[in-house]
Amino acid sequence: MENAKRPTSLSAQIADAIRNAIVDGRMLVGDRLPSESELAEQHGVSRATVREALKRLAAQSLIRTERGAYGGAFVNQLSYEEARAQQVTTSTLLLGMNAVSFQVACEARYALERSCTALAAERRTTTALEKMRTEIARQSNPDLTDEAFCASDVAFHRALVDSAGNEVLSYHLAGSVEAMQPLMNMITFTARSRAEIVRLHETIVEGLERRQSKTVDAALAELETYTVTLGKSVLKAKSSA
Amino acid sequence: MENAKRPTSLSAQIADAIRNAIVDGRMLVGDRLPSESELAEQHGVSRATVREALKRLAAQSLIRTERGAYGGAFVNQLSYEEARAQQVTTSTLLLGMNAVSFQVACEARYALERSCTALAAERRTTTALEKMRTEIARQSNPDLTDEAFCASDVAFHRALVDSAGNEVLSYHLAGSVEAMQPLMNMITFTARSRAEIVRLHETIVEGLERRQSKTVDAALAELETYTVTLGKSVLKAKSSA
DNA sequence: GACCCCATAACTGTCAGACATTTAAATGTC
DNA sequence: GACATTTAAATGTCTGACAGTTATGGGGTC
Repeated sequence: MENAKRPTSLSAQIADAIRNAIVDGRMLVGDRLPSESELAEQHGVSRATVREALKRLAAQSLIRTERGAYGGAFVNQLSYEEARAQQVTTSTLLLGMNAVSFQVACEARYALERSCTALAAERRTTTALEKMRTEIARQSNPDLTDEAFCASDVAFHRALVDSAGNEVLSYHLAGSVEAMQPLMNMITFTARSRAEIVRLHETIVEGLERRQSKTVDAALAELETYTVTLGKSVLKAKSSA
Repeated sequence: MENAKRPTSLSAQIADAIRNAIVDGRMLVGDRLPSESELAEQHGVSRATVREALKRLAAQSLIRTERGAYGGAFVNQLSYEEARAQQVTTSTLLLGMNAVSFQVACEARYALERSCTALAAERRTTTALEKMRTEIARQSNPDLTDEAFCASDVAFHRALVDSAGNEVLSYHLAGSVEAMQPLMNMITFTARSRAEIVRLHETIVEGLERRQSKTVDAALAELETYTVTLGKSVLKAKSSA
């Protein structure tokens, strides 16, 4: 009565049916789905249609398929890595396709990232600090391309959010930070701007080491302001060209 | 040279090829892909294989298909709604499948949500305040089921994050808040606990109205503590039963 | 009895060809 | 010019087939 309005394709309906079975626990991680032929018979459709449905679910990492005897489709254990990768894809597309202003995207990204400062200052490990210092060293190399600089920047911030010691938080934050990378890649980093960014990164690491969350928070705020300024100047240079 | 290790299925390869074309801008929003027959010929595979590839992309909302003459597959404009729905699905599964402790999930959720307090206090509209007060009124109805109470709770928090006036931030936060709903649904809300939650919601609205971000932030922190306590007691009751 | 080899069965992955259905545009009719 | 009809290009679905993969079990050998 509620979804009879427009007839979605059979493969979509079957995909939904299986998805629901997984989401509300009627099928558990590792469970094997019936074979394609059996599913076809159960739903009264051809094997080709069932396969299209299964491919939809595989695209969302809900199932994984194995070949051979006793193979088939299994409910997949969604790992943090897979989940993050998917979130990054979605968020990146969203930012790329919706004419989101650089400033709005930056505002969101840093507002989110600052949510980890208190926990990070409390729980940071020396390993995490080491990782961040390694990235800072890399960023100080003047031979680095802009892309490589951005990649190292992402790695630095990922280490920062990871140091909050909460996997779920890491998953969300890493996703939102990484999704910004294509936008950041559009910026040309001069020697001067790189130095400024490195300086703020150093402030962040020192703040963490001394467990001063306010220092870290302020540095991130400054980084936001600076990044937005950089973005604006790049935009201006582009429009004049 | 890097991905030739294990031969993924043809349909997955074709899906990747098309995905790449979309992601790095060789195809723009609204562009029409070649017909299934043409794609089959171009890639030297059967139409069935192409269709499986297209279903994978459709499952990620990257393309949309239209039937009839001049129909076909089109690069889809990913809307905030679609993106959020996908993020919720992914996050929900992640939380459901990985034995994440309620406490860790809560910590992440509230840490993230608190990132909107400063902006929300600054930009909140009277419309948003109205919306929140409507939900509070609903939550005060003792006849509400636990599920309905949770749903209203989500609506309240969504209005809160929306009041920050940043679409990208709303997308990320609404996603992380909504993904918690299945976990929250497991809690039985007594009349006493509902009253406490409503009280904190009222504090939040008042804080926003007076543009006191610290009040809002403190209320959210208190809400986190209280929710974790509730969750623990439910868990204890379950294990003793 | 222990060990290796191979056939078998049960799957998924792919293909080819067919038909049904949908839909916009071209065509015909008044 | 407005309306009805045809047509063509798509997607959606079905059927039947074959190839590739792999755990299992049976048969032969020592």
